[in-house]
Amino acid sequence: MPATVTRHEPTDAARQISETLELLREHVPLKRRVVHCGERLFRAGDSFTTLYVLNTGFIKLVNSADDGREQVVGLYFKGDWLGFDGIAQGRHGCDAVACDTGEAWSFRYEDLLSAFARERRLMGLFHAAMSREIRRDRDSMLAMATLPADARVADFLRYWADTLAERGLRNDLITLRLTRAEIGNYLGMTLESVSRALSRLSRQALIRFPEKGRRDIEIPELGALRGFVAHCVAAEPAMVH
Amino acid sequence: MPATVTRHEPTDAARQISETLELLREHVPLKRRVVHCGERLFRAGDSFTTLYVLNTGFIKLVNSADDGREQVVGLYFKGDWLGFDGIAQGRHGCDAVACDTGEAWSFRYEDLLSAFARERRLMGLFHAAMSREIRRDRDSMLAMATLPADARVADFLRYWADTLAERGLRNDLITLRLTRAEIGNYLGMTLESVSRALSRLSRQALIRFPEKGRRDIEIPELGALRGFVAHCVAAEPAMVH
DNA sequence: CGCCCCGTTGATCCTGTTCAACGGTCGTGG
DNA sequence: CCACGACCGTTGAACAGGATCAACGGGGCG
Repeated sequence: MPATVTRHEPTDAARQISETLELLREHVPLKRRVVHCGERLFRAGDSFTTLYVLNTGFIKLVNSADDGREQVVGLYFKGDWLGFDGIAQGRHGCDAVACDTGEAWSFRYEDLLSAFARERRLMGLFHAAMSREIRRDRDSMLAMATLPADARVADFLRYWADTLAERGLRNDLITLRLTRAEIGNYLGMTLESVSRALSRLSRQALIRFPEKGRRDIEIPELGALRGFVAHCVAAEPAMVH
Repeated sequence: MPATVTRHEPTDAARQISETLELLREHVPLKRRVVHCGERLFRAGDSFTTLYVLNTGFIKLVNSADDGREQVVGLYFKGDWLGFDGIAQGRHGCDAVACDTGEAWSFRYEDLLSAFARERRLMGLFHAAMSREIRRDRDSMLAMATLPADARVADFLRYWADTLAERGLRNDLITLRLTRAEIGNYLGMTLESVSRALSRLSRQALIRFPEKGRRDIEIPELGALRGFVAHCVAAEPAMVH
């Protein structure tokens, strides 16, 4: 039995995604928009009229408080919806910043609602997507609240690999499109801690850096990463040379 | 002019809630269920068929990982929906534990979908509720990632007070139905830290303990709490060269 | 080249954890 | 009735994990 397989049947989410894209193309007027690295698809405060589905590229969601604190609260890949958090208040709650050139499809919320009346299956998929988002956020919280720094980084890589696998992509080589600072911000720690954690993980051969730039990360054995997280929880010590 | 008014027009969410309850009663078959303190409305892993709206009482949502870590990821009051995170996978993702005797209304998800077809307004409100949930989770993440312990506790009280205000209840006296351990778990810190933080806040007269048990918390001036959080944040930047 | 940004690593410091002790309240049973 | 134990909350002292401060190397680009 291969060990690098996700425990949440990976085909499931993938099928939901492709079915969603298909139904959307068929039933809802669509606009395409190309975003380049650093550009934002929408910003916090923008009035909410449309939702987006990412077709290609990679986007981070940044939440910010009135007092200037800000945090990366989500990372989005092909097939992910963006903009859910604007529905309630009629304006977007976060900035959606492209980390890469990519293409997003936009759908007017009104059009979506009309489509749901005609195509109930699409409505179900829409709800499922929001539901998955909620689930993910809660797993993030759990990680932030309960894992020590190293395990948090390991779990982050595990999550990223699982996400790739869900989409049928190779998940043994991750190309981070985030700086250490961004990762740290996402995980609730400093960039130095991220750097040290990655160094320690690589020292333990749980990951490898094929490139000098250390932006790409190889995961020889995903199960080992998972094990590391569990191990950190079970008993603190060990670890270290 | 009362000064303890929330900055997010409190009437808005309140109106959404009462309108939702009304439409639900009219259009969707409902079952009532009474839960007592400590009982759970549903548990992680239960197959998902129904969603709940809390009519009275107070419920905490507990997320747990395979390895035993668990965290309170949400707190729910009258009018709040419960169970969204089960839609995607067909099973609930968290335990919903009553902290108090209360009554929840349950609606079969299938029935809701049918009602949406007839009553689009209800569908919109449903989406808004999910959207608000996402928003909430993100604000929690932001707080956990960016605030020091004392500010986190202060912000937690601020949030609770705002929630009460949104529902038209008095918000200058909070009756916590959670132990220090539960609060700490929710905020990602230990019970001792929570206790110390509360003691310090009371020493600064930002809160008061009217009762010996220290379970009730009086907030003389909500704005001051908000200010404290902002102040904790502002304490560091500036610094240039 | 000079500058900026990115990543790493070391040294030091501090916040929050851990460990421990103590008081109060409640419910149960001798 | 009171003794007992199970919780809950508070506080102190010691400790440690991660933050902060600082220095350095490398790459891309005006």
